[in-house]
Amino acid sequence: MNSLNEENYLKALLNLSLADGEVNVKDLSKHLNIKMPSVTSMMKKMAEKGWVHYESYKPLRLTEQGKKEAALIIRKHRLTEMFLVEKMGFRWDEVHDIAEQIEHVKAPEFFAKMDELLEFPKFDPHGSPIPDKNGTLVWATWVKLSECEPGDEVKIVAVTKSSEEFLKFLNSREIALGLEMTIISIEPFDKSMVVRYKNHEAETLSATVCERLLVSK
Amino acid sequence: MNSLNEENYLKALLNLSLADGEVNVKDLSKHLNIKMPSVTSMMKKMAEKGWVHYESYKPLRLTEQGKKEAALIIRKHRLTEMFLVEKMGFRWDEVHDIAEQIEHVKAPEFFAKMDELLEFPKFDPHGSPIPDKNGTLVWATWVKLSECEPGDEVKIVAVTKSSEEFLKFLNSREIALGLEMTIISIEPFDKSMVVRYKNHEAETLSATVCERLLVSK
DNA sequence: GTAAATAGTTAGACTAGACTAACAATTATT
DNA sequence: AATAATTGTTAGTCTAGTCTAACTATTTAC
Repeated sequence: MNSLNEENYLKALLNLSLADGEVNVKDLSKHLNIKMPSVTSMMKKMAEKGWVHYESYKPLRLTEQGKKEAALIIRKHRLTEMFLVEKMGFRWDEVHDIAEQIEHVKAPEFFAKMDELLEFPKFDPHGSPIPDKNGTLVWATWVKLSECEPGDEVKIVAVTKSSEEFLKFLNSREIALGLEMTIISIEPFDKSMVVRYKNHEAETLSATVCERLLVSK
Repeated sequence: MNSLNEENYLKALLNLSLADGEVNVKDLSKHLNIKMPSVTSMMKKMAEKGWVHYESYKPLRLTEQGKKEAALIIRKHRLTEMFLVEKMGFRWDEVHDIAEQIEHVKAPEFFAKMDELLEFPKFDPHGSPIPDKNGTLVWATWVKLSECEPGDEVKIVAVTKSSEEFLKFLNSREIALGLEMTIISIEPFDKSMVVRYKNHEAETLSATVCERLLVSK
């Protein structure tokens, strides 16, 4: 049985390794808001348990087992987010913190029921894929908005690193999943984009924003 | 902020004090499956925090503050049980353990939403009252089935000390909340009751069972 | 009203998981 | 290549909460 604590480490490890490839102690420490020595000692413990490969001074890597465990927690998190939005009427920017807590609930039948009531969703409210029951997680081959060209017509399919503030920003610009937009121009100086969609004739999106929006063409 | 641990102690204290009047260390120890010395030391800690009145060798009593805190946790538990049954399709005998975990979730908006979706229920699926937002808990003036007389026509309104096994037993006898039954006789020897309801012409209920069923006449 | 049984407490050890301070390895900079 | 900056580790401390063993108070039984 893994403790709440270990679960948080696992999840952070998977999230960070998805985003940046490898994970180092510093990042994990920052992400979890736990000092580095504590992280090191937890990594040793988790290495014993077979969740991570740990070697002094080397980057951290999850084992296959660890990846699976982590994905199953992320599955619970994302199913919960979807349930909160679809069945309870929360907005997409409200659900993260609640799901953060519910994801640690141990009752499999609870999540199975959510899954069923939601008719086995493949994505959460932010467009992130929900790992399957075996802990398999596949990202669709979407591209970042920042990688697109002027003239491209794209559809928003997912949001990465979705903090509450970021989602509220998107709300304020009426940007949501499924929205189609046309790229008008890219400012070479700061890589910000001017885009057109719905009744927004020329909205400017910073590079930071464009980095975090995934689209399909 | 109270820890998960403290929350469990609080809840146990309230539950035991409702059932038996006063709470002693032994009972609490048994109920929580924690050895007596650990309970003693936790009681001292909780006394410092102002949740319990603690004096060596005296029975334990919750303070008003403690009662309120405990009732608010029980509120979360019972709202959750109701939600699981009414909105997610679980049976009344399946929900206790799940609710036991969800009750520790910190997000007030989550429980507020449940409350709203359930249209502000007053009772949980076992007929126990749901404390209000201020932590006020009132038991209706129902009587135990065991206190009724032959000839009485009663309606089951609540189940106390509802373990999963007990609820499954009730299911197997088709006994549910709202059921009306007539008391045919009481066996003086073991206080078991013979009752009639629906298509059950003469069902025998042990004293243990009758103790745990609350009815209105 | 004394002895036995039960309930409660104290003392001290243990674990998980955090922290700080000090040191060591690695990487970056000139 | 030498030094500085960054990253990671070790050692040791702390807190919450558990436990066992030994002792004490209270209650029950004769």
